[in-house]
Amino acid sequence: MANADPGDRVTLKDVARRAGVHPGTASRALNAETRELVNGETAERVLAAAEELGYRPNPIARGLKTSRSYTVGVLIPDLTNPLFPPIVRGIQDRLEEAAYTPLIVNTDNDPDRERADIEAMRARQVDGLITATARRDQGLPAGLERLSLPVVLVNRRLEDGARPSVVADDRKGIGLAVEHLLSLGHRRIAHLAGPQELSTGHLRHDGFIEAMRAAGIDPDPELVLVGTAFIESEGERLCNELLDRELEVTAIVAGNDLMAVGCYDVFVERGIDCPGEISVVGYNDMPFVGWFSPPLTTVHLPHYEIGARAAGLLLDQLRDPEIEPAQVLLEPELVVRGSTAAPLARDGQPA
Amino acid sequence: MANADPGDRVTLKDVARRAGVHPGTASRALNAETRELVNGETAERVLAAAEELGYRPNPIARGLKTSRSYTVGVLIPDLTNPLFPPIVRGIQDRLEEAAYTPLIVNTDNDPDRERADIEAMRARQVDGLITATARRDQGLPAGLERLSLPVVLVNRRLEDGARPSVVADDRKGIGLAVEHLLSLGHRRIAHLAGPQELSTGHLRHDGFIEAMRAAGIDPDPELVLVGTAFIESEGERLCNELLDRELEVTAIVAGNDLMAVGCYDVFVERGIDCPGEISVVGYNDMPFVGWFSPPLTTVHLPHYEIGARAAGLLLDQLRDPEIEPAQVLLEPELVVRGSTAAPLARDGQPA
DNA sequence: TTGTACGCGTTATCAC
DNA sequence: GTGATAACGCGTACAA
Repeated sequence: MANADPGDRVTLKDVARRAGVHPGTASRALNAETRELVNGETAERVLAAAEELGYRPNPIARGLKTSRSYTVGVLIPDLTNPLFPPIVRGIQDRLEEAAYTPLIVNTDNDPDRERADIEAMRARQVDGLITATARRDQGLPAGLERLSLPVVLVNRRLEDGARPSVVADDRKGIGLAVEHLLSLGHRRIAHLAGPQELSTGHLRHDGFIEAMRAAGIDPDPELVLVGTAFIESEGERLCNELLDRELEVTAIVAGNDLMAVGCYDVFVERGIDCPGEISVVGYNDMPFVGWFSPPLTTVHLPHYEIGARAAGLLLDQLRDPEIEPAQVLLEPELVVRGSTAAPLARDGQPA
Repeated sequence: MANADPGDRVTLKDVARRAGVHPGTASRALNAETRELVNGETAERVLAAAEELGYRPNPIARGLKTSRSYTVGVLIPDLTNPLFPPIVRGIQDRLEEAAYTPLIVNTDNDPDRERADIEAMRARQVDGLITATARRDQGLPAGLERLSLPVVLVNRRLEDGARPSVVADDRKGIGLAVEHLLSLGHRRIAHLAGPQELSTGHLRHDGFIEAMRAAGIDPDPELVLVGTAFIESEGERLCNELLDRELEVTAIVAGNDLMAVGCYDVFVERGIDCPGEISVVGYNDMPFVGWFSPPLTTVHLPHYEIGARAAGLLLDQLRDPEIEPAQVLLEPELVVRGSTAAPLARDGQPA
């Protein structure tokens, strides 16, 4: 009832004293797994005392003893990238159910910083790691390979499947985009790819080539441009480069929504009508792209679920370290809005 | 050079042994404040040993001893609200500089959850709290009033200024919006206000009334509608209600960008041209509102800086608990885009 | 069934 | 200037 003054932390010792038992006994009574070891009546008395005093175990002290912190490191490139908040929220919510606390850091895709962050998390005794960083160059973030720490990968997977991972099916997602454009009648379709060092950039690039081939179209290499980052300015640069080649493209599959926005920039500059003269498909379905002018047709990914599943996999692994590393593949979904339409024929009439 | 196997944590004891000193001495040498107490040469030897072994102090153990966790609780309503990522990023970056770690939780504006979160953070021994939750009903989030824990308020302040706070000047921000519309020639200006229990909703409402009066216009009560949440659907509902009254409004000041988007919805439904027939100003300058149709005129807030300053104030307080609680007021900025224009005269011609 | 004693890694307070 | 020792809060062998 009457809670203790929140100012003074109440410790196990206090509870024990109030219950008239030894701190060791109190510890056993308070811990669910060891509660059977103690007399039911005594246990009740301890629990009551804890309740009355508003006792909360000190995770720091506990962690020191058990070398578990009930803490999970979350590495993301940048929280202000609209991609990540829903993922992180999924992680947070799922972890919270299990009484774990996420420690979130931004790596800005800087390998040194990533390394330092991992060091710091290890120092903080995290029980596991969720990493949404996605460089392809090395197998795992530096310093993680030899580590026995449970790790879940988000947005990428290892070739040997040695670690659990959650990814959206990018190959399929891009396939959806390509098929949509094909069904509208487009044939000269360009791809503005993201950086190939990132697994997402790479996969989408491959997926594009594959989808085109599957439709019996040999993709024109001139129509595939590769950018250095998944950002608006790269989309703009690539789009300009593409249009300068005057290759009669009628549609663009952008590496992500941001790059699609870069295309919008170019269209405005050059007075090109979208989707009248050219169609664009984005990727990710960032918040509010439905409000763009024109509303962006894009591929939706279940970001929240990606995060939640990743957290789930980590919890599984924490529960049973010997568990087989699951590889989760989530389904993308095409969202048709206003940036795609049938191509015009040469004379300016619908083909 | 040759780092230790990351699998085995290297402790202070290891460093001491390698340097041929006692752990206590090693501790003193490693800690900047106590380093003077130890022979320069010895200190160097310890530092070198630490470097060679890749020693990282264990914050858990340190925290147990110092009863500080180097951890800060961050309470926000919802990370997926585009308002918060930049704020959180500012907090993270500033805290990281000082080797503090933020613990971020989403309260969803639920008082019970908020209470539980604060409890959990206290259990985790956070050294301080940054709260971006903004209900006006009580002075501080429940359970915080009597707490001696350092707290910094974001997006709101206490009437007595008893706690440090960082807020943007909402009164001024709304003033900017109103003045902009007035200067375009609008007189019949409506305000779609956010919930008045939130300090931001309240302040903007007051700011609107004030700015209108300052221009010599007594605001028509019929033109001021109050919503129950800062969300799109409320903007839509209020806008419909407003237009149903047929009051010849020519401009709307929305409580935030989301509510402005709700207005866009209504305009599309009713076939109303914005900004031709009606102008709208948002608030916050969320990412990508410049890409909306029409690009949204809105009031920009320095979100990142808000977060960074809040973290800075907390660090100040941590350093010196007796410090005067600073009240930081940050400047908003009007961003004129395409959703505002001069009003039409009754005959459909520019007035 | 319960109490005792020790240790987790670190820092603070003593002596020396 | 440095070493020894205790203590932070908790969990857990071990003894009783």
